[in-house]
Amino acid sequence: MSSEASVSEPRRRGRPPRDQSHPNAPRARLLRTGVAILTEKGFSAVGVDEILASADVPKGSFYHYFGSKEAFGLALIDAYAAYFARKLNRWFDDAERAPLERLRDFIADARSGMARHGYRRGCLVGNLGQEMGALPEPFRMRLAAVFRDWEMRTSRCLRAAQAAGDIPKGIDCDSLAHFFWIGWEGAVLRAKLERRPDALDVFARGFLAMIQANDMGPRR
Amino acid sequence: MSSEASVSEPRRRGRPPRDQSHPNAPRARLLRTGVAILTEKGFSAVGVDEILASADVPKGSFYHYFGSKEAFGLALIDAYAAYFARKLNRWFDDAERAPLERLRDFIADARSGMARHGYRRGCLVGNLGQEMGALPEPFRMRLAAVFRDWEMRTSRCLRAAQAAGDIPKGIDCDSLAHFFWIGWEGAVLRAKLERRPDALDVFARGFLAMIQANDMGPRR
DNA sequence: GATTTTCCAAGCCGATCGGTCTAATAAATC
DNA sequence: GATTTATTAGACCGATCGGCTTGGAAAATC
Repeated sequence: MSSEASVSEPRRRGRPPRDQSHPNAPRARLLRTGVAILTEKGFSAVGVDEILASADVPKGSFYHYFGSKEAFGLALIDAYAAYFARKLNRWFDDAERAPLERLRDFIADARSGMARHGYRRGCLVGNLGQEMGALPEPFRMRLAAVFRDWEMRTSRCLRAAQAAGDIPKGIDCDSLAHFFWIGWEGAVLRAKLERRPDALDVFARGFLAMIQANDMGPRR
Repeated sequence: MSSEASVSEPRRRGRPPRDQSHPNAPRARLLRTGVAILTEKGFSAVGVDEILASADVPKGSFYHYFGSKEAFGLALIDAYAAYFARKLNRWFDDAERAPLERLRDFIADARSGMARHGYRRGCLVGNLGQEMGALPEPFRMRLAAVFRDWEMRTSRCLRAAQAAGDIPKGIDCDSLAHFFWIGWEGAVLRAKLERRPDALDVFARGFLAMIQANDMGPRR
């Protein structure tokens, strides 16, 4: 019925939309500084004005690009999920490394990322998840979906390790990936609280020892 | 120099302080409802007025008992830590049960506690820890100290299990208790996000399998 | 140059924030 | 009853909250 948006419109009339992929465009800048601030302080504790001041963007622009603070938060989740998916791909798809080494590489990268910010920034998804009781309901499904996505990618990596013989056959890699992300988020939370990497190291070491336990037990 | 407070003052002049141990006293009621609300929504997202309305206490009383919202938050942490320490004692000191069973009992109790509130309430300490970036600095040390206390109590229980032969000798129970609380808080966070107990179950099962792995591995 | 649309800029709104203040009331001693 | 202290009660304050509004500048088409 209504005129469908064709793949390539013949032309638009007025001023064309700014290329928002440019990293210095206001929208992209808002998302970047938004992630930086919210990974540190969460959603409820941060006012729109603080983000505006930090990104040096006037209020009019904010409500031009995002309909509300809630809409902005949802866009932040998407941006963070996309950023993190690229990061996971980079490590988990590195054919040069043994599968289990890829997991170690990711862990080391995440650890140094937290160190770089003085252990003040955590994980956006974990942060917002903890705040869920005070957040608009649409956040819940998106956050849960992001975790599922990360676990899927991790499970693939673990299955590759299993195929390589680095993880005992009987283990269910989906459950193991689930276990990893449950605990890893706890470790990130704790590292942020203590401003120290200890929790990351303790969990990572325990997890890796766990999946190789059968190799470390008494040999037959 | 100054008149020291003797063990038993001869008498006070005016109206004596109300017995605040009475569970219906305003101060106790504020702490109770404060824990209930903050375990669900956190600190920053909750206004003093909301707590006042829910506890049915006027603002004057609040600022009579607590100097500020921050002071109230610190008192909440102490109250919650005391409540939780009693809970841990109840389970971990139950001489009727095998040490490892005591840990299982605690886990089951915590799980049913979350279920009772529809998985809407998490752990106050974990919640505030995640918010730390937006919280007054004094919160940090208290929260970290609470975790250390819980881990100490847990480690004692694990050592008892080790003495009973239910955990392999070589394992360091302090590290293991640390690992447990890092991951358990992650599981609580996740269960709250998903409003399901799955994360609690996955982590608990994984953890328990982990400490008994050597018994499950190939026998010599 | 007129028109159309995008984007920038900021003043302003009502609501809510944490916190203060004053007055009244209650419960004890003197 | 006078005094002293504890507690209740809520109006009120300036600041900040998320969000709306209006106006104009910029960039394209016609």
